[in-house]
Amino acid sequence: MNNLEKQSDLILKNSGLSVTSSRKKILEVFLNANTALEHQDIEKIATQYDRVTIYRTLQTFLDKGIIHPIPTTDNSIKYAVCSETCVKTGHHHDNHVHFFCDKCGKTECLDDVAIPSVILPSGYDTHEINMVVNGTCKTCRE
Amino acid sequence: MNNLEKQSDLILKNSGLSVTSSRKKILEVFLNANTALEHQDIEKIATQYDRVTIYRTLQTFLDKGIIHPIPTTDNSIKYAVCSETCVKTGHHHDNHVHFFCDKCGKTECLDDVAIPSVILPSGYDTHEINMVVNGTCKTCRE
DNA sequence: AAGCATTTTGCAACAAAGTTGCATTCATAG
DNA sequence: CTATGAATGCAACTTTGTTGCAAAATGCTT
Repeated sequence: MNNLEKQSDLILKNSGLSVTSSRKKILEVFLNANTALEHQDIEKIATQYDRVTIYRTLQTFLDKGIIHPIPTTDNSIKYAVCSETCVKTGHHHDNHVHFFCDKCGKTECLDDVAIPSVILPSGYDTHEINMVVNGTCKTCRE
Repeated sequence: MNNLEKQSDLILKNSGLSVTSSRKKILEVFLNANTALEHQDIEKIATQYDRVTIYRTLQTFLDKGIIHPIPTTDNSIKYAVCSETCVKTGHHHDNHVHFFCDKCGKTECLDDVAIPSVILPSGYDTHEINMVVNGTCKTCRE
């Protein structure tokens, strides 16, 4: 087992999931990607698995907090692996900004950029904040 | 013509669109709603119009800047009418925070809450920022 | 207000995306 | 190594979104 395999194995076990080849493969795809992925992307990469399996695996990963969804304005949901602390502790700390590049279409987590706090009108109760920045990414500008 | 009809009529004309009954009806639905709507919602309210017409009308409104999309993490796109200044000037000033209520499921524009600026790592170029807050809305807490 | 050019609509057919039930296969605890 | 419960793949289906084209409506011109 290489490092990637070990890592995905560990994450699955820590989340109380049985280690199956589809789960390992899909998780490795996420760990290996430097960008958020949607169902379609996974389907293209992990061609050996059934569409339905991919839907169910993504749902399982979401439930266990292994991946988090990133809001989009196209008809899709993008997912990215949660940061290590997040998976380790079992709590979500996805308080970072997401960046969508208009040129290459990739979505990345800016783990180092915290979402600024915002003051809502009285009566509103905040549970979670999502912030997505559109623009040109580092790679596309270079 | 009541006020709502006059208003939608005006917006369509100002946007250079011909005034058809479907466009008027759909725009009135938006103007009348206190919440962001997705395709499905419109379909349920404006039952007299064809699915395809609704898809095309929403696209037209988007192109003309009459409505703006709000990112979601479910498989949908929600839309809301742009603020008056926005429609009048023909430029987008949708720099406000969106609020999604976990209880009632409604999404509203917090027109008075500006999106705070955020500093990205060097190399990133910002075009647009979206901020969606999840929680409990005023009405649901009262 | 009537005719005409152009745009918009509705229908039909299709393509893509997502869901469900069930039989088979697989993972792992004992 | 085996038994048990969980996960997968398949088939059938529902929902969502798209495209081409004929019919209808809009608004411009006279």
